[in-house]
Amino acid sequence: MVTSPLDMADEGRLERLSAMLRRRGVVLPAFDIYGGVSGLIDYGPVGAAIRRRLTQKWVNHWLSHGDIVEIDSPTITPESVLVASGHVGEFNDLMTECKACGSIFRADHLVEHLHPNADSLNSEEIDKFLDSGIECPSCSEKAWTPAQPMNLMFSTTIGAMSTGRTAYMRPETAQGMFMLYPALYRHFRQKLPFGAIQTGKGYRNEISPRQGMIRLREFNMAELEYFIDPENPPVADLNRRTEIVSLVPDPDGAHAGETRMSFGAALTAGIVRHPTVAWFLARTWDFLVEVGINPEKIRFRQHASTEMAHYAEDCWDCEIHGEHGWIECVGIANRTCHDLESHESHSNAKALRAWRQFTEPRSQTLDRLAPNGAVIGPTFRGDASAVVAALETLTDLPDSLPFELEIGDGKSVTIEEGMVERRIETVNVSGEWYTPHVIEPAFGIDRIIWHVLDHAYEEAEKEGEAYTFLRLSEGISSVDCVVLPLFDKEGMPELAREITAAINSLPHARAEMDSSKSIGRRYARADEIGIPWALTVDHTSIEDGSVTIRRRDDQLQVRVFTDEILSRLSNGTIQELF
RNA sequence: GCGUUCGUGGUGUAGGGGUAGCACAAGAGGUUUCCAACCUCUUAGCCCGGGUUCAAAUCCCGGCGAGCGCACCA
Repeated sequence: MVTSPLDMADEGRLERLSAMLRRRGVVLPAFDIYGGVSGLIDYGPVGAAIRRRLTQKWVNHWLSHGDIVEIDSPTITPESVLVASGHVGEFNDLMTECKACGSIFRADHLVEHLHPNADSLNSEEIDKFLDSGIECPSCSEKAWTPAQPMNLMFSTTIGAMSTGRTAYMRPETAQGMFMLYPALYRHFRQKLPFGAIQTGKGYRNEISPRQGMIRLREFNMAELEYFIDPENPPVADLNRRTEIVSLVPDPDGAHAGETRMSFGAALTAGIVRHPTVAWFLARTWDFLVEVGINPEKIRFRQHASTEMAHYAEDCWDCEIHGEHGWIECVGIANRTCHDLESHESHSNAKALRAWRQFTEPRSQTLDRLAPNGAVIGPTFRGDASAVVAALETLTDLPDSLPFELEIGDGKSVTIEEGMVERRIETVNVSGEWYTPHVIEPAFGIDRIIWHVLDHAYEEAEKEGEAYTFLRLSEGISSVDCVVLPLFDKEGMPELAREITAAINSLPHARAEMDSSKSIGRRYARADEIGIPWALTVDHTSIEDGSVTIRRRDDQLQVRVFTDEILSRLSNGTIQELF
């Protein structure tokens, strides 16, 4: 196995980065004074600002498409929703423990060679297979505890104890968009494609959270559900996209093996199977690069059919490389019509569809047996409505009467002369109802923030001393500039306070002031948490109102009047000063 | 969940049955005309709960947390 440069870990860098994140209030263990809880983290004053700004960029990124809107739905979700979505079944894997060595396994995996569809077995059936002499993969003993469901969702109860409804903390935000599909369809005047985004918390009761902020029990998600007509999927022009990206296609498919090519080429070659999925891969790339992910450390990996989620037909992970190796940070799935169809059948909703207008109205000839209610009703009484329904769906019309008609539940009735009338009708059909397909890019915000921090963190040396930079992209840092009075006297702190207030009164700029200790130390503090601009107030500032502005990334300084800094902060042209 | 290593100020560490040190960081003051300078002072710590002991940060047990390996990860 060849070790790529990406795999060569810098000894201790992860520890130093984590220590800095704790010390500077970026990311810290949650509930620390009570011993902490595994899988839960706090964003401190610096981290929370970074998270909010990155999330806002994500929202703006998708809203700028014009056919995507933002929604917000509850985190507490009734059980029935998650039964329909498949999460209650899928998250209730039966687990069993080896009595000898204590190892835990998914029971269905242990017996899958004995049953074609082990996943569907109930706990008693699984126990029978387990008792038939299954060896423990780790210690080869054959003694198993009874299989028990282990749900990865946090459960709760809505309402008073005895009458409460079972509910779960949502494991994904996506269901909120599906619940609102009818409202979205109205909002967009019944025209597809359209999409809805939501950001917020998701919850998964992980068995073993690991790797800092990579596997959390409560995490920040950002998901887009993009509803399309499967027969007329939107096709974006990828020809202008020239960037070359790493792709790892399905290992069982025709294109197995890592390759590098443009998004357009990947679609043309059939590696990416769906044009809309290809477009979202490209837009995901755009977002990640915008917030400061190193493009060299991004790759797209196609799921093998064996690891596909229960709802997905084609699925790509966007993986980012960092201190923990390649980590899935975005999942882009073609969920097809699975969710909407399932919710339509589990609920009473009949509106989870879209209308597809034919370009030309189609003339359709219907050959049918029209029921005569006046005869069918009195004859079949309670079964009459089932008989009418069965006649409506009859495709192979009998050549003659009477005939036997299946009406469901194993029952059949005899249809005789006079009960029906054979009609050949011609109708104009101008369109049809269909269930939209859904393309879902799902972003793990915490994982992306981790990699933004990882890629931005640079350990340098300054006059023989260790010196660290956080080279965050503009608009991602906790504040945009720090205002530094050169000395904490002679009117400089007062002027610095005025400038700070003026910047903070701008709509999208943030500044803070730092007046303690030497100027070099204050620059270092700002560099360490990634503040891109430092404004220094000195004696000249008192005289003419100009300040020096220092650029974090090369420590260059120029003298500018405060008014110009304010206007350039507003229109994002600070870089042009250098 | 199992195994394993570990848990000392904000961060990093020393000590390992008898007064808990150091460095950096932070706060106050001084000095200083732009990149972690210096001086004085200050704040701040043995993860939690049991046990052994005259005495526990130290030894033992349990819990919680962190890293790693196995398992799990729709």
